[in-house]
Amino acid sequence: MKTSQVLSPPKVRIIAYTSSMMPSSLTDHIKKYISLTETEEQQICNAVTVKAIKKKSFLLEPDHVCKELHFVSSGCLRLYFINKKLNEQITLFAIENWWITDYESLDSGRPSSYYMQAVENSEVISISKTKLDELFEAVPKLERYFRIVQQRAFAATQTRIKYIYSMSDEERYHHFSSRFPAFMQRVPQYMLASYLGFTPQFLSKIRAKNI
Amino acid sequence: MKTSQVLSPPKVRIIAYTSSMMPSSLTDHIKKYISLTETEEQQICNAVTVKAIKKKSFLLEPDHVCKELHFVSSGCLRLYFINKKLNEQITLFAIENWWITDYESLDSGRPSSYYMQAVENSEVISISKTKLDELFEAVPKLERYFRIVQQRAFAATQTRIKYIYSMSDEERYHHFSSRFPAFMQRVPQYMLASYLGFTPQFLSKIRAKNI
DNA sequence: ATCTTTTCTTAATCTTGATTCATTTTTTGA
DNA sequence: TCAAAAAATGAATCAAGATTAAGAAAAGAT
Repeated sequence: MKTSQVLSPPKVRIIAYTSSMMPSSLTDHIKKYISLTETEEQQICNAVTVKAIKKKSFLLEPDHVCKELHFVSSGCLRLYFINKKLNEQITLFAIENWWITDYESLDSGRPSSYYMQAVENSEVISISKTKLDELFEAVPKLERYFRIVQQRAFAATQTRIKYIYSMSDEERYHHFSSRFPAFMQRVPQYMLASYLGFTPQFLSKIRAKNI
Repeated sequence: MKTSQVLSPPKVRIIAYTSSMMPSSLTDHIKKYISLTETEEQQICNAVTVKAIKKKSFLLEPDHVCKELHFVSSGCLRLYFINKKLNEQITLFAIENWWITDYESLDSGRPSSYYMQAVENSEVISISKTKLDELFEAVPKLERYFRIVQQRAFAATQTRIKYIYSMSDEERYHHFSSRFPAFMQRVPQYMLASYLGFTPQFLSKIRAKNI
C-alpha cells in the first residue's frame, strides 16, 4: 500500500457561532466528570473553535508543529505516519468523545512526524495549547477533567501494549472485531490492518479462513 | 523462560517517619511543576507511605485489586503478566521519579492481571487511590501535577507504540540501547528482551552479531 | 570456597506473517 | 452512468524471529 505524497489542501471550515451551534458535545463530556457553572461553560466556549472537516482532509501534516488538541464531536479521525517502507502506519483512531493530538509535538514545540486526517466527514472542537493553558488559569477545575481524560487514555494505551505482546496478529484481529464490531464497519479494512500492525493481504487471508 | 509460580511473601518494610526521612524526592518532583506551601507539603507527607522493597519482592500480584500508586524514589520496579505461553511479559519499567501502578485495576476496582516486582532493592512512596482522592480535594493544585505526569506517560507510550510498529525487533534493541545505555546495565538481559517483545535467545543472537 | 540457582549463549528447525505481483471488486467523481 | 481510482483478494515465495534443547558462565548463598 504505497501512499500518495501529494497532499490535497485541507478543507477545513470554521463553523460560525450561533446559539444552536455551541460546542455542547464537549461541555456535556466535561460535565460527566466535573460540574460547570454557566460562566465557566461560556469561558470554555470562548476558547474553542468548532470545525467541520471533509473526509480525507488533514488537520496536521509532518514537519508542522502541532499546536492544537481536538475533541471529536462527530465522525472519525486517524493519526498516522509514513514508515521506512513507505507504508502508512496508523497509531490512533479517534471517534466521538475522544481527544486527538500529537502530544509529543504539542509539548515540545518540535515538528510532528504525523498526519492527522479525517476518515469520515467529521466535526471537531479544537483548542490551541496556548488557549488551553489560559483556560486552566481561568477555570482550574478543568485540570481535573483533563487529568482523568489523560489517565484513561494512558490506561487504554497500556492495555493495547498488553494485547500487542500477548496475542498473535490473528488473535488480535479476532479480539478487536469482537470488541468493536460497529467500528469495523466504519473504517476500510486496510486501515484496520495498519492499526493492528499487519498487511491488508494478511487481513484478507484471516477473513477468508473464517467465512 | 518458564516462571516460578511459587511466590515468596512480600518483604515490604514501612519506613517510620523521621525528619530526615521525609518523602522529599516526591515533593521535589512535584515542585518541578507546581509550587507548594509548607502546609501543602505537610498534607502530602501525611497522605503517603514510604516503603523499602527488597529485590524480587512484590507490590502487586494477579487477582488482587490494585489500590495504590507508587512513586519510585530509588531503585527499579517492573510490571509484568504471564502470557498464554507461560512466559513473563514486561509492559513497564519504573525507575527514579516515575510513577507505577495498574490504572486498569485501580480505576475499575477489578482484580489486576499483573505482577509488580522490585528489580533492585528500591524505595517507593505509595499513596492509596482513596487518599489521593482526598488529597485532590484538599490540595486541588495537585490535579495539575498529575495531569502533566499523565500526559507525559501517555506521550511516552504513544512513542513506544510508534517504535513497535516502525522498527524490527533488532532495530528496536539497538535504538533502545543507544538511548538508555545506563538502564541496560541495570536490568538482566532477559528482562530487556521481554520488555522489547522478543526472546532472550534472539537478544543473544543480536549481541553476538555486534561484537 | 564451593554448591546452587540464575542468567546467557549456541545451533537446528519451525512458524507467522511479509513481500511481490496479478486480478477482481467496490467506490467515487465528472 | 461509466471511466478511473481505491480497496480487497489470491497465491507463491521469503525472512524475521520463535521454539527446543543443550551447555557455559555468572551470581548468590552458606
